[in-house]
Amino acid sequence: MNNLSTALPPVGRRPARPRRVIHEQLLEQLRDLIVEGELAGGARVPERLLCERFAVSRTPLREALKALAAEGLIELLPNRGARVVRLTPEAVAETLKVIGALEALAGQLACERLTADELGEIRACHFQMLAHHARRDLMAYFKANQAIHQAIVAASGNAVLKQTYDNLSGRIRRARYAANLDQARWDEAVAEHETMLRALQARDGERLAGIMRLHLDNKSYALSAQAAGDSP
Amino acid sequence: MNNLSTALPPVGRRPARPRRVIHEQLLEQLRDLIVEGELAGGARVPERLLCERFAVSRTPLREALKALAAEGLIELLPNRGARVVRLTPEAVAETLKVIGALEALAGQLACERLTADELGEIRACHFQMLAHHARRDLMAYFKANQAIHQAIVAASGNAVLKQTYDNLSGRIRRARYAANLDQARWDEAVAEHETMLRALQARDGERLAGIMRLHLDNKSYALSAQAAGDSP
DNA sequence: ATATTGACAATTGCATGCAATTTCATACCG
DNA sequence: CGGTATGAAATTGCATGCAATTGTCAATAT
Repeated sequence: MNNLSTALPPVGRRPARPRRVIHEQLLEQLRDLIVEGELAGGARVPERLLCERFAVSRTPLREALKALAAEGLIELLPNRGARVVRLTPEAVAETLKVIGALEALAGQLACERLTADELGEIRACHFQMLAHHARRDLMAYFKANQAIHQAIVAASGNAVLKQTYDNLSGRIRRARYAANLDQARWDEAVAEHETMLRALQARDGERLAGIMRLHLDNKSYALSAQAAGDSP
Repeated sequence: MNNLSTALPPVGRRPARPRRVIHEQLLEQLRDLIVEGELAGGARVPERLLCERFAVSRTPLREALKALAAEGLIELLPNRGARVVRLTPEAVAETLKVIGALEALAGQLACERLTADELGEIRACHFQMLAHHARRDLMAYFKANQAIHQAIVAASGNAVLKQTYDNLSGRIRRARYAANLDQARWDEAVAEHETMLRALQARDGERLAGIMRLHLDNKSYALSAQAAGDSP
């Protein structure tokens, strides 16, 4: 049907990431579809339709689906297709608990290994986040916020920790995507970030770990309170 | 070539888990191959060979491979096949750090939610483990030990935690598989388990969390010390 | 009117075939 | 003799086709 994929590369050679492997591209695109909510929780994942949409055959699509299932984003029902895992408030709370433990560990490790450059980058993100908070730019705030947490995890120097964190973080990102913060909680979160940065600068791992756990617990509480008001 | 798969089911109906989906069976079998060391770390994963061995075509095998890659057991090199992820001492140490944090959280949660039945089961496993330790039956000890840790994680009541724990645990199981404990470390580990059980019975979550972190840190240290003597 | 059965349509699971890339060996050149 | 080009064989990636299962709906029976 289509072998025009070979029509793309001859333009310019990119030795770094050719990314010509279709099932990997599909993996990312499908992830986006789920995170952005186009494939909502509980929705079926129709192979045929997605094949037509992305103009690929079922083989690479099915391979991407298996990977998504292993990541926990979808579930495979034998002979009955795939469904996007429904993000219940309980599942989100459970995930945030685990993420809290991971971030606590990350904070502790980061305090031991943090370089000046890494700290500087985190400080930069922090103040950028403060700016977005001052302007009430929620989306930009989210991005800066996420960047800080990811930077701390990365600064832990533990690749397994980072991978696990990214996976769990990705699972609930779609919930956070649609989450509108309460103004009071927003201010509180920013205050918590202030104490986080202080603990990090003081290299106080124990304290930072405690703060991050608390920070995540509070986020979980705020989310569940919001969920209670959503669809009763 | 082969459509004898349809010759198996008509005997008896098992409504629970027919498990007739080949790519899932393959997933388990390939996991076993890796854990048991037949596919050692760094080894290539030849599609054709495995297809012949399991008498299936490449399609379901490749699907299983994608899932294994998402689980972190193998890595996919575009156009160059798959390799079993090499378990360096550093990677094991990193994984144990994360597992330690997860078990600490599990212990804390378990202390809050533990039922009498669950505690009883853990106690039973504990004493069984003591028996195996007394008889110096390393393999049986490992199994009882693993059962205790899994039971504590399960008692946390956090499905995400359990899934994450199982994944990471599975990645390094093959390392533990070949690990021969030092006698002194073995005795020490058993002593740590005594304190774990006491903390669990006292519902002292903070204390249990600390013990489990320490327990894993010690295991990590023992493993790295052994690895240093392995292949210089 | 509801429940059961039957057939048909749609979807899933797997095997196979072909194009493209990599790999290995051999020959060639410096 | 070391390094590089060149070809074929092997391997990977993807598309397609077919068997099998599931879902749907209408006809019949209760």
